[in-house]
Amino acid sequence: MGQLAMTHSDSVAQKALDLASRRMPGLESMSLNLQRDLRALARDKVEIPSGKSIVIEDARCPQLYLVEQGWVLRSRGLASGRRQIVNYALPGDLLCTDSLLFKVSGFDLLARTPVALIRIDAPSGAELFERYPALAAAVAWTAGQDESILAERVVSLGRRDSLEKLSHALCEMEARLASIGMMRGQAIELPFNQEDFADMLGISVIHVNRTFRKLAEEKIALYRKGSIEIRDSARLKQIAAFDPDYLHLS
Amino acid sequence: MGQLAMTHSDSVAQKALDLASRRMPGLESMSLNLQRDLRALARDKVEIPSGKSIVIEDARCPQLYLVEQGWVLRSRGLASGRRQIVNYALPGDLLCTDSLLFKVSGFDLLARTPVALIRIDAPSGAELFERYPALAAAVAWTAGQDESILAERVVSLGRRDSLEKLSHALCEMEARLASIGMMRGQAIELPFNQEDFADMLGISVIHVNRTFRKLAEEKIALYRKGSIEIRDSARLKQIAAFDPDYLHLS
DNA sequence: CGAGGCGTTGACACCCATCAACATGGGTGG
DNA sequence: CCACCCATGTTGATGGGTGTCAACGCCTCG
Repeated sequence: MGQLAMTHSDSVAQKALDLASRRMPGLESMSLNLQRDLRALARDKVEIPSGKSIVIEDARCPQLYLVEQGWVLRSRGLASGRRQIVNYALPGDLLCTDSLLFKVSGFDLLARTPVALIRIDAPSGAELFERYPALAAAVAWTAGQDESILAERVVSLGRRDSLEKLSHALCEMEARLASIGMMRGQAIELPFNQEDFADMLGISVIHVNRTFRKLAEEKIALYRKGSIEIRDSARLKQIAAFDPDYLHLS
Repeated sequence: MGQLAMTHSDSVAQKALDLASRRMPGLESMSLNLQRDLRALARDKVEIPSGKSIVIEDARCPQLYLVEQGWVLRSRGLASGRRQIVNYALPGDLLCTDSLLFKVSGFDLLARTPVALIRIDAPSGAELFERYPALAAAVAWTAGQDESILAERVVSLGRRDSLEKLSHALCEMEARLASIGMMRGQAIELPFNQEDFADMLGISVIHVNRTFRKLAEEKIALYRKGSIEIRDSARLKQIAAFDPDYLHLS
């Protein structure tokens, strides 16, 4: 793949490529072209230790990454010290698609676990759309999927109470993880602590704790460090009024 | 323009085309191609009276619209009767870009004023990206801009109090309207009532009223039916910590 | 063994929702 | 032209959901 030497880890990289190219409904015919484009343009692999923020060194030149492993948080820190997590990226997700369309965005990227990224030497501007239609389609599709996820988050933040917010977030995580084969039984394994949930749901840490307790008392879901056990998926979905269509998964 | 006869209103349509094709930084070189594509694919004009919702008749075939006149609200109604406005579209904006990438979305479109739309017979799937790169770029760019706006809204809803939320929304409206030449002096002319603000900001109508009163007492902004007078733009931006970069306007 | 991250719990305060009542103004029909 | 109505805006009283503060427990790691 490009200048990237074939190594023992290529099966993992291949898996990320498969994930990225497989889940665009209506664009199946471009799957092979996309894989070819990604391989041709892949420059190298970047490994980021857990907890480190992903800095975009050169804001002038386009940056595109394919997540191979780990969880990446996209968030905004406010002057008052508050923080809002906007979204998270998982293996198979394209990162920084906005840098191909605009200058770089005003959000922070944080590796919440050890993260492996495949760096893509993507052209920006007209060249992207004229010479790499499959890659352009993937970028557009990713932007559309992200927009859809954010629209749903706007609804959650605006018009759902804390129990509904948390339930909805858990349903979404379960669906996204399941779609990439990262669910083991009924347990969501995730690197979020309760403060992360607070900053994603727009409520306080203490209230996240109270809300998890409510879910535990009702035997719906059980929070533990590093994992959440879903014990009554049906009720969880009912509380959240969860409809997975907006994720546009296969 | 396609099967659309040249009429006296074509100067208006031309203006919408200009707006749509002009504001993609980095993609200026595709502007002319985009105008050509839009003209070639334009099918007809749809006029929707104020207050009517825009129904997508055939969810299976792709729908793409260019807003020529009026305000379109994108919202979600919840079972409990609550409503959340996710975004709004103005003249020059592309609507329903998601229908080219996925099946149709779960949100409602409402004409908040009399609305004129130019319907585009856009191809979906691989054909869009392989045969119409300029249109594909516009769709991708719109999806990216919408995502960026929604990300900012997530921050507002999650981590700003009501005064900051309202101030930020007003700053955004001023910037978006100014960019398409719809600001007259310091007055924002808009079809939002206080309930619309409530459903956009995720707070109650009554609290919207109290927050406007606070802005009026401080001589920062003055709400009237149908318009808002900005009297101290600097303080408004300061309260909102407003940075217009995320709108990606010229 | 100490320190620090994280989770848990309770007391209290406040922002904002809810409810209710009234004001205003534009539109409609008699 | 007036009476009425309905949408919208305004204001106050009250309550609940959630934030803030404080303290403590547990576990991990150095």
